[in-house]
Amino acid sequence: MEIETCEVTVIHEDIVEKVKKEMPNEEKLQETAELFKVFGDPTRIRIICALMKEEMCVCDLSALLDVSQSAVSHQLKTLKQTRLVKYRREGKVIYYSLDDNHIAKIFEAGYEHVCE
Amino acid sequence: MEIETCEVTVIHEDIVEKVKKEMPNEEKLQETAELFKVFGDPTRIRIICALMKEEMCVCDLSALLDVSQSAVSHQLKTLKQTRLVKYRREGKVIYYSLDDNHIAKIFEAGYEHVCE
DNA sequence: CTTTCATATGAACATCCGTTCATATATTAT
DNA sequence: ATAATATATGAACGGATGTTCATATGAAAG
Repeated sequence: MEIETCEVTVIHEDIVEKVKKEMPNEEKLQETAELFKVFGDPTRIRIICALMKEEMCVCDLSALLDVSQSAVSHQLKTLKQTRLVKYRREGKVIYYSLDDNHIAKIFEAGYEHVCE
Repeated sequence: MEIETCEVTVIHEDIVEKVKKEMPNEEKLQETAELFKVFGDPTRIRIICALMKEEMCVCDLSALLDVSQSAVSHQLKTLKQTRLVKYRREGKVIYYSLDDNHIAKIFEAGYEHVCE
């Protein structure tokens, strides 16, 4: 494993060094990108948005958003894996809700920006 | 243009109707997803993160992040189009910076969540 | 006006990702 | 047990997306 710094023009080496020191942990940045990527799909953000209002089961989400049960289920899997939603079973029905209210905060930060 | 509501099982019609009324404008939701999608790429979020610290030119970003000049330039184009960054020219050099400090707020909301 | 340097851009390619379709699992009712 | 219902899941397909490579643009210097 070698690092090659080949042929890169740097105009302001001082700035580059300064910012490099101030940059957050690389791994955390990757995780942050992963998190935002989950918010970056129309179906998923609609699910998140719906769950901000009410705990809901899969078929109701499917009907509300006009997306197939399978598609909703696949996206809920993603949301589960990234710990954005939690769920509870009640007989055959599984109810999903947001994992914590920080999720809503992130949504709102983006939504507000869109609304200017 | 016809809407077909075919074969969808709805368990809690009241909840579905209530949430449907409370859901934000569909177009705004799409835009919000678009916004988060831009934040959802490792290279782009690193650019955003760097520009939170300092205004920077393309080649310095390229060196800082160890990404080709072309790749940085392509991503800056995306960031320009979504109005996340602005730029100013000074001779041959073009300096990029965050368009407004609301951008940093969005980043921080996500970053904080990752850091627990 | 030609060269050099910083940046932009288009095409091509590979990878990723969301949906669909078919089917599996799990729980309740008969 | 068997049927019915709610949800999950794997494979496959098509479209989106990020990088690379080659090249273009635009500004300053010689």
